[in-house]
Amino acid sequence: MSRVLSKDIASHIGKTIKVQGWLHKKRLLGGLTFLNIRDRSGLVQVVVKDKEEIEKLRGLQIGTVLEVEAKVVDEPRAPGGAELHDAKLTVQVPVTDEPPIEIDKPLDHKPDNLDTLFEYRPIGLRNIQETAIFKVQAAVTKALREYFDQNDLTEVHTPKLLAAATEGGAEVFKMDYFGKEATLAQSPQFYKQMLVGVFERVYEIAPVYRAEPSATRRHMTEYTSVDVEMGFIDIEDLKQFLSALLHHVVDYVWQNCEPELKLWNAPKPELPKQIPSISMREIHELYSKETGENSVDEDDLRPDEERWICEYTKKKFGSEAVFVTDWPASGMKFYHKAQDGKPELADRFDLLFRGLEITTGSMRENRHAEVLKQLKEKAKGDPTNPGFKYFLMAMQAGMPPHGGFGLGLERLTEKIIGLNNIKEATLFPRDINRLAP
RNA sequence: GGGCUCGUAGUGAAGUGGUUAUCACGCCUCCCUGUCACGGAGGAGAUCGCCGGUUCAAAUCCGGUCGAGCCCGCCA
Repeated sequence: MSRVLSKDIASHIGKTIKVQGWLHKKRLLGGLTFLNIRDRSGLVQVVVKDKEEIEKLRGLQIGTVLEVEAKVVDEPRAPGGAELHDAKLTVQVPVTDEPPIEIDKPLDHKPDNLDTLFEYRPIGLRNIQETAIFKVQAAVTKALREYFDQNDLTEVHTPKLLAAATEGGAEVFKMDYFGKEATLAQSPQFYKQMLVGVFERVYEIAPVYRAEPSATRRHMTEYTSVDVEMGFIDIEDLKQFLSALLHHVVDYVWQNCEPELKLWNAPKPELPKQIPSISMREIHELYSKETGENSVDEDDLRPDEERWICEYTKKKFGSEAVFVTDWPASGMKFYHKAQDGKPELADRFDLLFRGLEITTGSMRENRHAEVLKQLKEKAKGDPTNPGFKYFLMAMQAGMPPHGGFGLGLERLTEKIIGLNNIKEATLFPRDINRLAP
C-alpha cells in the first residue's frame, strides 16, 4: 500500500489508505480519540475507537513517528472535510520525552522569550506556526529566482573564503587558513561585479558574514544576502527592477502561502506600481519638522526615521516601501559612482520596507582609472593586494556601466509576515552570543 | 562599545520583607462518543540564575557575578 499525504486524503474517500507522519496532538474523549498526524503536507485527523489501538500510544509523546492504515471517510465535521476511521496504528519510532516547548499552540515571540525559542529550535520549528515562517521564506526565494530567470539573470556561486582585503565598511571575521590569514565574505560585491563582464546580469542567494558587534533586532553575524548585479543599466532601471521584483514576490507569496500568512494575520503590503523615491535631505527635513528633532545635517537615516518615513509614505502615497535617494558622497564606498554632474552625491539608494532597510543599491564606478583612483584615495587600498587585484583586472578588461543591489532575505521575510526581530525569520540564527544550534 | 531593563516548576506568567511560593499550558492517573487551544476530578514537578551582604526573617532590599532582551552607536 503506497503512502498518501494528508493533503490528498479527500480524493481517496471510501478507500483504505496508509499515512505516515508524526503524532502532533491527541485528544482522548473516552470512547473515541482524535489524533492529529503531521506530515510534510499538513495535518490529518484520525478517529480511533478501538481501545487496543489507543493503548499503543500510552506513554508516548508528541513527535512519535507513526504509520496509520485506515479508511477515509467523508466527514464535514473534520478539518478538511475528511478523516480516517478504523485505524491500525504502527509505532515506527516511539518518543517518550515530552517536548520542552509546545508544538501544537502558537509559541511566545516576546523579546524576553526569544532565547528559549532558539534554544529549543530543532523541536520548536515543528510548530505549525513556526514552520509557516520558513515556508513563506522558501516561497520568497522561489519568487526571486523566478523573477531573475524571467529577466535573464544567471545564478552564480562565489567564494565565501577570501584573502584579507575586502570592500571596507563592515567588520570581517578573520581566520587561520593553513598559516595565512583568510576572511569570511561580508558580501559577494567584487565577484558579482567581475561576473558582469562575463554574464552581464547575475544574481546570488548565499550567506554573508558580518563581524559587527551589533546587538539589535535587525542584525545577525550571518545572514542570507540576495545579490544582483547588471550591466548596461542606470539607477532608474535598477529602481524599476526592484519595484517589479518586490511586487512579484508579494504577489507570488500571497497567491501560494495563504494558510501560512493567515496564521500570522499578515496583511498584504500596500505598494503602488512604482515605489516612490524621496531624497535623504527631504526625509531629514520632513522628520525634523514633524518630530522637533534635528537630523538635517546627518548623512544617514536614524532607525526611528526609517520607521517614520514608511508611515509617512503609506499615508501620503499608499506605499509601505520607499526609495531613499541622493546619499552624500562622503559615505561612498570606493567602488560606488557619484552622480553625473553632482559629485557631492552618490548614485545610490536604499529601499525601506515597513520601517526597515531591506536593500542598498548603487551604480558602480566602471572606469578603471577612476575606480583605481578611488581605491587609493578613498579606501587607502593597495591595488596589488589579492583582495583588490582581480577585481581591478576585471575593471580594466572592459566593464560597461553597471550597478546592483543587496537585499536581506530574512529582513524581507520578517516584514512580509510582520515579525519584530530578524532572528524570528531565521531557522538557526547567529548573533554576537549565539553560535548554536 | 555606551545606556536601560529582565532572570520564579519543562513552557509562559503572578508574587515589593513574614504564605505550605500562586496560576495557566504541558506531563501522570481516572472519567468522558465529535474534539479541533475539548471538558471534568485528582497528582507529580521550583535548592525563586549564582555568590556574598543587610535583617529576628530575603524570591522580595543592597553589592558583585553570570545569562538574556531592548535602544543607541557601528552596520545591511
